[in-house]
Amino acid sequence: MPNLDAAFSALADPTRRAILARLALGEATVMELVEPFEMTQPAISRHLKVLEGAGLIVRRVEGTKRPCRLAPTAVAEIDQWLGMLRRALETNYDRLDGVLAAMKPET
Amino acid sequence: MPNLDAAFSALADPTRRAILARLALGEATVMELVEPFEMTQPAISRHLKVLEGAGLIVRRVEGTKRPCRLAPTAVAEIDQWLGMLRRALETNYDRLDGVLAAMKPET
DNA sequence: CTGTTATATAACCGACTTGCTATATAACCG
DNA sequence: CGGTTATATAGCAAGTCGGTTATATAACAG
Repeated sequence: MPNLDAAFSALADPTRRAILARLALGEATVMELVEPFEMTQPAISRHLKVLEGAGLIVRRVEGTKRPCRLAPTAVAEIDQWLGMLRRALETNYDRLDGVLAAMKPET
Repeated sequence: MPNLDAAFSALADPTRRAILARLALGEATVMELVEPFEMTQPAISRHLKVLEGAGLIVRRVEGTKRPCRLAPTAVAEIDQWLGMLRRALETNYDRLDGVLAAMKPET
């Protein structure tokens, strides 16, 4: 049971999604991530902490810098959970006609 | 540009994910959804409002009842966005050896 | 019409979020 | 050593969230 709360709630913020989109292009340091956003460095640092806590990014130490890159674990967890919804939607769609037909006469 | 904020933040709550999991088994009324959770009916009603606003469920009117079922739209939007991360993770994984090799000699 | 059932809404409260500024830490440059 | 650069942390204010209780609405049962 992984931390879906943390993962989904990390993704709920547009700034954090933008950071991830930026990291999808490749590793970046904190200051590189601060630059494109109109936001202070502490704010970005905290967003990164949230993303790291959710398992969406990892950081290494490189002198003074802390380059970040995407981590695969959280995305896999989310995919797995969403799979449940996807399957349900597919089968419900298949059954939809039958379900509706069975319902109307009963009301 | 759909409402990814609403969708992800709706999924960030464990009660709401549990509701969706229940709806994956099939349509349910509000009271049917209240029952398994140790929570008052107004609380569930608000969760449903959030899920509906995020496009994760739809409701019909059936007399006094408002049966809910899963909606496909938000899941599709999320999938699409996550696809970007998935692709990035795949390609980054492919490049990982090269990236690391190129990095070490430079530090 | 009356009472009950299903659901929604309002008002409130404590906890958390997200931005800010100011400051700490720690590595690097000369 | 001292100054600059990269990042983290602390403390604060405004806003949001997620629960509660109390109440409204609206259909249904008799």
